[in-house]
Amino acid sequence: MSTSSQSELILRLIALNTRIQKQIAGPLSFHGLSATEYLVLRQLHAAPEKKMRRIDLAQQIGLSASGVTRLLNPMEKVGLISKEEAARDARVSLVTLTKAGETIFTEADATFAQVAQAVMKPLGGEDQKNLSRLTGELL
Amino acid sequence: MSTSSQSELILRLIALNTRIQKQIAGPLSFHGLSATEYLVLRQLHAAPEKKMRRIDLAQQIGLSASGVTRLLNPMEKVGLISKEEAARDARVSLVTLTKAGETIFTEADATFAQVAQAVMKPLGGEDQKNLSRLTGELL
DNA sequence: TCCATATACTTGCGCGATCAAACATTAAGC
DNA sequence: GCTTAATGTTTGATCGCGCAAGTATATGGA
Repeated sequence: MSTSSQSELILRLIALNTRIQKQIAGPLSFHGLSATEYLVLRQLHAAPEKKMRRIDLAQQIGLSASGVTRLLNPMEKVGLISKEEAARDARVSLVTLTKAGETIFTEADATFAQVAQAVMKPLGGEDQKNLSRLTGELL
Repeated sequence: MSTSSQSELILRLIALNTRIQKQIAGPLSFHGLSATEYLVLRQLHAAPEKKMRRIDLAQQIGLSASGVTRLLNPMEKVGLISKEEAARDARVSLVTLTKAGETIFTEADATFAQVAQAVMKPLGGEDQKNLSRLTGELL
């Protein structure tokens, strides 16, 4: 495959991402969430004890440490998450999903799934599986 | 295919994009360009007469009109592009690729192609073609 | 034990992008 | 030919995020 096609492929992925972000932002905002905030809730929801170190959170959602600090501050104020100290290491401050956060996440996740379905609608089941495999290999 | 898999697929595309952006930013910065600026040069290069209206540029690269204004200002100062009036409509200001911009683009494009190749390396030729088709259908 | 280095997090500053509003010009309906 | 609406662009305020530097704690040798 020619290298120019590889460039075009990357450009398509970028374009696709822009489109996805725009499709998702609106619906999520009905729950008072940005896309990034949704990602935080999702990670916490999936974490053992719904508890994570900020730095791991940052790594998982592709944000810098300071980005996480600033993102979480308002979320804590609103009560979606709460801070907690780590017994074993006083440097780390754990983030936990509150009951309220859990509720909001469940609602937002349904919305997210709807949008995901709409976006993927042009592809049949087999194609979706393939896309899943291909993107998986690139990560 | 279950709706949760569709959500995960979207999440993968987002993650993939994040990774791509990070891979690309460094190399492009050697040419003094951000990823978005590269996209501008690319669009102009591909345009008939290397000339575009700002609003079309915005649409093509997924930016707001004001985003384009602020992005282009420094690029014009540096001489990559230049402003031009439209004869037919005094509202529009056309953007054209300068000779210098053309040169920088050519260099940056080679860099971009290298990165694209590196990113796509995990996939064989056939898989790249498939990915190209699938993303195409989603746009 | 103490010091050097590494790790987790926060803060100041700056950049890139958005939205809403302002402004200029063009187009359409009557 | 006016008036009203639509279009293209710029500007002000603001937000999200990164980087570099600062603080606090932990760890691994000499």
